[in-house]
Amino acid sequence: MKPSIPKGTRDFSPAEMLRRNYLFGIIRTAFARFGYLPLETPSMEQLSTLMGKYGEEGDKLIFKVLDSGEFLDHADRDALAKNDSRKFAVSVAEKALRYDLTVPFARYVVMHQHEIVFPFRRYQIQPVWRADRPQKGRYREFYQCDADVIGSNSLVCESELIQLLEFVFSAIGLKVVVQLNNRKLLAGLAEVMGVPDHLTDITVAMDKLEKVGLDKVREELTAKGISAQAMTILEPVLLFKGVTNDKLAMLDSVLATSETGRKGIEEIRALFSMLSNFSFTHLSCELDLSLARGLNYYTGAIIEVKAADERTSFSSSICGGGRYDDLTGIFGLSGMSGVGISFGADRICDVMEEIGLFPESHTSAATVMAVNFDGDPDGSVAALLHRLRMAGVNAEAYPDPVKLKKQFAFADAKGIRYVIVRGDEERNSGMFNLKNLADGTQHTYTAEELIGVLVQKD
RNA sequence: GUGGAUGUAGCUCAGUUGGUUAGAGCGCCAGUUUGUGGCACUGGAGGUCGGGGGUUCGACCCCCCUCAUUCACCCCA
Repeated sequence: MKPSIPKGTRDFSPAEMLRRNYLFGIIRTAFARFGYLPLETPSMEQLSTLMGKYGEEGDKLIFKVLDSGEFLDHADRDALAKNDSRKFAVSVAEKALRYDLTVPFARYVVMHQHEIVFPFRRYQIQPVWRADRPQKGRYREFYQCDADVIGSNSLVCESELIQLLEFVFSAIGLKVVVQLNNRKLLAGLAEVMGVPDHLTDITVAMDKLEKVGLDKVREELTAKGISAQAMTILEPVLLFKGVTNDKLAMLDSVLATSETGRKGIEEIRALFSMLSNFSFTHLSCELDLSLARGLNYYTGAIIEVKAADERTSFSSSICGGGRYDDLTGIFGLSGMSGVGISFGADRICDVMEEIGLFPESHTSAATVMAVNFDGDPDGSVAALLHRLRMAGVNAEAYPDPVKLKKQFAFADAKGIRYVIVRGDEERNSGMFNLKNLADGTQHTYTAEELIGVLVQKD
């Protein structure tokens, strides 16, 4: 048979893993620097934990795990007969692969509420799975790197998340645009339009404005039952051009009669005011009123990050996040507001790969390789390698006594920087030959000298 | 779920209106060099042309089906 892997999944070669680990290391360091603690949850959750948290589309994209054993015994044959695949699936799958890290985190917080010290900051770096159709920058298995703080309403949390973004993206060397918005603004807008129930319809339509244009958006909203009168309130907001302060001033008057809307304005103003205290080198923050985000648990701040480098062809978001006031409520713990950000590691890797942001030094494994000249009859080469490793130098031995040409080519192909050769000549003089593959120079050293040289270089 | 594109050597791709034995670059193996990689030169291995069916004297090429990959929409990291 021809081997293959499931659509949208990938193998990562050693060269790719070295680069990925470089990125994960930066993100992990950043999380720790801001006081977040590590957490892991199972790959599988109860299907009921996940269903209904991500909107209608989200439910369809959850990978269900078929029950073990005689699942036909409890299968919903009625649903099967009626071609109700959703209902049937639920009857034979009680588990599912996690769709994101935020909902499992909320579940964890509720289950462990009595042992957690609040406000609780946790970070989590694990794969998630979505049954989407793969395309550029979209995979069915991908890593999210989440940092969330739960148990505080303070906008300090939002502010620190933005600082965290600067920490990571300046370390990587990638300039980004941080788009900010607030669900309360959108909710207030729906309120003054007199259609508070159509919040989702409005936000989805707003999100499309750039892509499809005003006419299509108008068409779509009309189809959803939004009156022409309501549209006259929405359109000036949609089409407004100006800097953040101008937008806020405009909203002051539009949302004057909505308490929620005024609260949203206040929060955004406060956040931008806090951010003005920092000088960011790789971030530019802007208020984007069309930013809605599909996940329906967000209630306050909404954050989205896009690469702002002309060399990249990626226009989709590489980070996303926001505040959720009551995600734990459905699991029985209310009044627990949280806010978090998620780094899309795979997309960030794709961008870094595209514009060459991975440093060269992260492309090889061992620093030094010992050539197998004649089987190392006195064991002196093996002994030297052992001492090198104990001294902290990454070292490997070529296992077979094949031609030197082949062994050198091997070391070169692997990106190993130094090669040790010990044949009769060296053994007779009690020395080791060390060759630098980068510049072609070589010297003979005693074991002590050689260890000293490599420890310094490493 | 909807629409488009592409499947030829390990990889990236040529392949004339349908015509003899399907090519190139890179990579791989061997040699030039029996104690030294990169560079150069010489030689070599490697292909059910995604799979199945059809049209034809003859199909990599045309038609149908199928599978796979990929891009866009929807949505999202």
